[in-house]
Amino acid sequence: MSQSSLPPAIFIMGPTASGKTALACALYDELPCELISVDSALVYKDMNIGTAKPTTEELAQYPHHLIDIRDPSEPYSAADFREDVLRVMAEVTARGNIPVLVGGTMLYFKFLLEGAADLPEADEAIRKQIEDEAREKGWPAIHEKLAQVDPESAARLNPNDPQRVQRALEVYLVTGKTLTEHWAQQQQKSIPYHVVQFAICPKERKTLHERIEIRFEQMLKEGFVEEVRALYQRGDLHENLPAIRAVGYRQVWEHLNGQLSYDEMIFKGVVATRQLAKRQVTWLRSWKDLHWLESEDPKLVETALSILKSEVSLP
RNA sequence: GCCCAGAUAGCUCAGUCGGUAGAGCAGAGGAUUGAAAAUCCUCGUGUCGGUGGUUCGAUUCCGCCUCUGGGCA
Repeated sequence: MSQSSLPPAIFIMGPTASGKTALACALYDELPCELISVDSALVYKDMNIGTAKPTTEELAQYPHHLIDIRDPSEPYSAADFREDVLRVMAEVTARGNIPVLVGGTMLYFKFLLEGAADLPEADEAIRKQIEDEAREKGWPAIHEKLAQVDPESAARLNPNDPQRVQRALEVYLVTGKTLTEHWAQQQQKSIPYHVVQFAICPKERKTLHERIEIRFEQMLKEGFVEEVRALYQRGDLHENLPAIRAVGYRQVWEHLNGQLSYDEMIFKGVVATRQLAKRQVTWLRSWKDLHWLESEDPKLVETALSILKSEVSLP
């Protein structure tokens, strides 16, 4: 099967506040395409301002798939995303449209491109059991326990990395097989699309930092604190939920429960956003087959379109 | 105007009984397999406010100056 026989798909990746959505919407105006969000925070309903989700009006004009598909109390995972996005991409393609995937959750893009091992989903009971034990004996003790059943994973993981140590042990306890064994059985998958991948970012890091700070202030003016207060007052949400751990939400939450002053909240929120952007750029630096675009490029859309025309046949 | 306390990394500060200094935060780089906007790893030379003095040697002790707090007038 030659690559050119595959239907096209477009990825728009980049750090937060780099202008991904604007570019995606511009492409939507030019091409027979549909937009698909690749974002672990935009999946949540009632989290709009702090996630920089497009507004209701924008979404009416530029509909996005995979936005508002979970309640903040519900978990969503990279594996869930892979399943959802492949289904949606197939539907989009069947309608004769090009899927345009736009977002900053790089692990989701990676799962989509490379597939994932056949691992069990999160097991709340086992996680709680491991956490209780960790609280008592400390994470290094859990790491030692892991070393007895899965020495390879233990060697690879830092004893201070609770999330990964817990996951590795969880996989073993649920399946009786080590992570390493699961990985060995993993088949390299490739997605049935001819993908053109764009990364968009300001030329200077300083510019990105300025945009982040301005945007955070703007979110506060638009009522970000009130948005989080509504979640806080529901009573069924807590700070260990992925939704509440999202950048900005965590800091506002801590302000609402008295841990942070208003000014501390702003500072820490902006810092967390900068750090997120940095991690996103780290993914992109070693990413294969990327077309880099500069956020400031006045001919951004033309540049992207001309690259697209040279890579795939457009209607 | 007087008295007291400060002035050390981008920020907050520790320290040097005299031998040119180190934490936290920020920042930078990296990792990343069902929480990923998560989680973790690595990276610390800076006229030690300025200027004179004492000393083999001063960021450290002493004098003066500047600035910042606080107090007294």
